[in-house]
Amino acid sequence: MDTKTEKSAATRQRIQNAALQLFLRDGYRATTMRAIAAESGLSLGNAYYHFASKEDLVHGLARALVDDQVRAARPRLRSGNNLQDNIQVVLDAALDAVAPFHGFGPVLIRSAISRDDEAAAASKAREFALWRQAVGASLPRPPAAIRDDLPELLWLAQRGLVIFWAYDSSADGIRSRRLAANIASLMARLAVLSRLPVVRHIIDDVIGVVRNVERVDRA
Amino acid sequence: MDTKTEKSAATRQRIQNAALQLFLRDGYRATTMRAIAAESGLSLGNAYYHFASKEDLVHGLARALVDDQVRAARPRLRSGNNLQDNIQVVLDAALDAVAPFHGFGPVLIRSAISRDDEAAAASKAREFALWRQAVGASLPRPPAAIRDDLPELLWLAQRGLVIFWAYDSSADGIRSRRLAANIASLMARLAVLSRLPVVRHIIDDVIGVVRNVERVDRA
DNA sequence: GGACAGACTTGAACATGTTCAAAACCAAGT
DNA sequence: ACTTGGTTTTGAACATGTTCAAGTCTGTCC
Repeated sequence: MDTKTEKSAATRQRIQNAALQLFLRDGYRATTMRAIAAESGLSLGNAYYHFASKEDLVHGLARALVDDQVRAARPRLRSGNNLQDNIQVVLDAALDAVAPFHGFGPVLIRSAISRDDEAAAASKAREFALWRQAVGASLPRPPAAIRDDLPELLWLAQRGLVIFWAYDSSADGIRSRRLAANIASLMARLAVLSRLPVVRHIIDDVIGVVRNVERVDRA
Repeated sequence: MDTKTEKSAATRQRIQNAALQLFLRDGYRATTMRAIAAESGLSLGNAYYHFASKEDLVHGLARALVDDQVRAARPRLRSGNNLQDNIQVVLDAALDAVAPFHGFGPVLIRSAISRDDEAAAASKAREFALWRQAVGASLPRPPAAIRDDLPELLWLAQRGLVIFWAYDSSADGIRSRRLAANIASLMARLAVLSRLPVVRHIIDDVIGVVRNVERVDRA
């Protein structure tokens, strides 16, 4: 069922391409496995030989989206932006990657959230690395005290943003864009102010929350 | 399909009871509509006469949960607690209400989030009222500047908590309890510190985010 | 070349959510 | 009692996700 073997993994691609095309045109629910099989010119059972389920097809897409995001965001992080700009870059890349799939947003979300296999862990690791780079490339550098926690925090914020996007029915997801800008501004301000004890305490609370949330994936 | 008619709405109850029992015993997916029909001693088609779909059965349960939460929390808000305690009371009531349903948490969540009919709006209104009362009954009173926004903020935090709970696999949801305590502490501290301009700016950002999120339900 | 083992593919069967036309039921009016 | 109009109930049919036993293809070993 995996790509461990030879070029019959081209079949996987054919199926996935057909699925993508139909998902985009008709949405997730309206697309039947039989339609996918027909579109790709293969048999129904064959699709199930290569993909465990209809949802599994979506997982594949979701994984590709993370790659898109990383590919789009990374080159724009080099120039020594400030933190807010860098956050904006990464969040925008996430929304760009996900934009064509608004038709079946909720399904995509469920796929991203509720999965706990190795593939999902790998995707998450790549996203974490991206956030670490975004923080590390920022000038002026965020305060040391918060620098290590920031990627975690931002990753969580991104997840919240994508959930929001999935249920955002505004034209072109304009509200999600605005939310992304808000988040970037908020996070940058929080980072700067984390030197103040009062703010620091709040941040500690938030970090505590984040660590709690993080632990979900391990349990 | 609604309760607008006479006692044949007892049938609705029979179906819903059977569904609840089976959902609790076997989980959402493993419970088939035929099993529900059999358990309630009625026919399959009858279930579909009273409920539009299998998910619709869950919506009914979700609505009842909100009632449970309100019923449990309200009496404990009278005594002039401080804000943190009141927040904790409401969040704990939410977790208590939802606790027996951990088996099909994600389904419950999807039901709560992605619905946009009148019934869902009514449930949300009742939750809002509860949060308004929690804020209003707190001594010392939260700063006026934030008092109006706090219920909105807390409602959002609760939604986040419940999402977390749905995917929290720790024993007895102990992590969700801890998260609730963290949230209560965080929110109370935020309220107190909202007088400081620096904190106030951060809060404004967050409120902006919340208003954005809110607008989902209207669009 | 032929037999073998394994991956790949297929079509039919199965399970379950959903729909529908018809039957049963029920209250009201005559 | 009979008709009538509406609601409720039923069982069969349908659509679609999923599984399976059996074919087919492909490369390897003798």
